[in-house]
Amino acid sequence: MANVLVVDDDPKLLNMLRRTLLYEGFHVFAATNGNEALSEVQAHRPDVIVLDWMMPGKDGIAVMQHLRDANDKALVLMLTAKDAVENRVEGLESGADDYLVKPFAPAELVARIHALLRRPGVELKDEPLAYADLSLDPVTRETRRGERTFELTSKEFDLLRYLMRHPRQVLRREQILEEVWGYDFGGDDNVLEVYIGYLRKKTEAAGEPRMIQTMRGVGYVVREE
Amino acid sequence: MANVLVVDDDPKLLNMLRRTLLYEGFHVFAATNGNEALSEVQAHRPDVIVLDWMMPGKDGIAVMQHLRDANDKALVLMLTAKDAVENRVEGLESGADDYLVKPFAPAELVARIHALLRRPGVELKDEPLAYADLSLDPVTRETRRGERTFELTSKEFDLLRYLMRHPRQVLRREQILEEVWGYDFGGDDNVLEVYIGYLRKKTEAAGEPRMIQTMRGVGYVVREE
DNA sequence: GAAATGGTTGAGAATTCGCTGAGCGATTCC
DNA sequence: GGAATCGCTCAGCGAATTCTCAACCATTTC
Repeated sequence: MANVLVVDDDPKLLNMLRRTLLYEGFHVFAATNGNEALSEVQAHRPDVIVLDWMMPGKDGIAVMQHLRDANDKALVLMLTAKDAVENRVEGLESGADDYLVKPFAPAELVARIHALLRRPGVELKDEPLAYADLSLDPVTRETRRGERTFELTSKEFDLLRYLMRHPRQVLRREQILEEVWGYDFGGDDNVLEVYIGYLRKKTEAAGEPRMIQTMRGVGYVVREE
Repeated sequence: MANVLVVDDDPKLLNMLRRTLLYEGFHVFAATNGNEALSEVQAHRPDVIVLDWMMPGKDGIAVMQHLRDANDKALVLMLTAKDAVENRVEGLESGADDYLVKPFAPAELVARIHALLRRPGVELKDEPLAYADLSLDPVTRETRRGERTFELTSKEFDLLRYLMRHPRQVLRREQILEEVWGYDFGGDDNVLEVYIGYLRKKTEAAGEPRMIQTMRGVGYVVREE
């Protein structure tokens, strides 16, 4: 299911939207301001961004322009308090894909998101991933190191896919746990380490150099050394 | 494999596209202008039409409108030289299913075509399906493994047909249930497993190697191992 | 250089997942 | 009407997977 990022400075509304979308089966992330939004985009690569127009600091337009400059393909659904035509025009010109005027019914939002995802050309992100001689195809679930293919279990696959979606980017432990395991509690749990171990064993089975590097005290990265 | 018609007035580009798509295993037809395109459509009933926007005489839009008037269900992928927003909008409104801006990488075109074909509701014409020594003819309902033919019940047939329409592609359990049984609830139901069992029994009755592989925690694939 | 912190590893327990055989009701065929 | 076929449910087994735990390294801090 699609990843959706919701951005609004009103925590109440934000929480309501989050729950609605979660209930609909989306993978939901949230942010309360523009900068937070951009870092969430970095971290989770959402397919759809529900973006409030008016926010203190970096507003919706600014966030969107930033995204378009970075050539991010996420679909943007703008939320605006007033129905002013000039806003609408300005918004669409700056690259929003759809519009919703507050107040709106949650069901309306859900319908609009589904409509966006149904648009031609919209593909949930499952393109083959590759970095150096490591590659992974989400469609066939084939994983290979150079010429050698290897098998992964489902958790291992999810983890490697997440890592490879962000090559050369250091991912924090909590970030990975949140994304792959869906939780985040600070418990003394070492599942992640164990699974990194599994992946290394399989990706280096023929004596290849290490691709999953440890960033002590922080997390892990996929990177050639 | 799908029939693809490529239409472009530049013979060089046309030839390049033809080869790329042939190499990908598509059945390819070509036309250099609008009228030729329409007669190719008549002759070969393509599943996908790659259509240049700008052509002397009958241009892409005209061809497409003609098709839509004739209620042709072919998927149309428009090629356009400029990224102009108004073009994009006009094109989508007149019924194109996807867009590609020139210049593009051949791999991009291939990916887009695959994406179109993967859309829900898109069904290739009833061509015989084959993968390795497994084959299935939707018209005669004949199924065979090498020289040996075998019988399937109607549900079994539907399931195998669906699997074989997406060879090497891992299909998730829910996807299969949705497509073949028409439902999707998360109930603890094991019809699918049972039917996979039936299919395996029949496709491997003479001791042939397994063709329907289990992807634990995900679903199934038709693939040689 | 000892202690503390953080990461790696192996063993195995707990859990989940998929496969199979038995069987039940509905429909079709004889 | 009885037999065969079909689509399906269910329970139990076995195996793959996920996770926990504890011992063991490695690096940093004091």
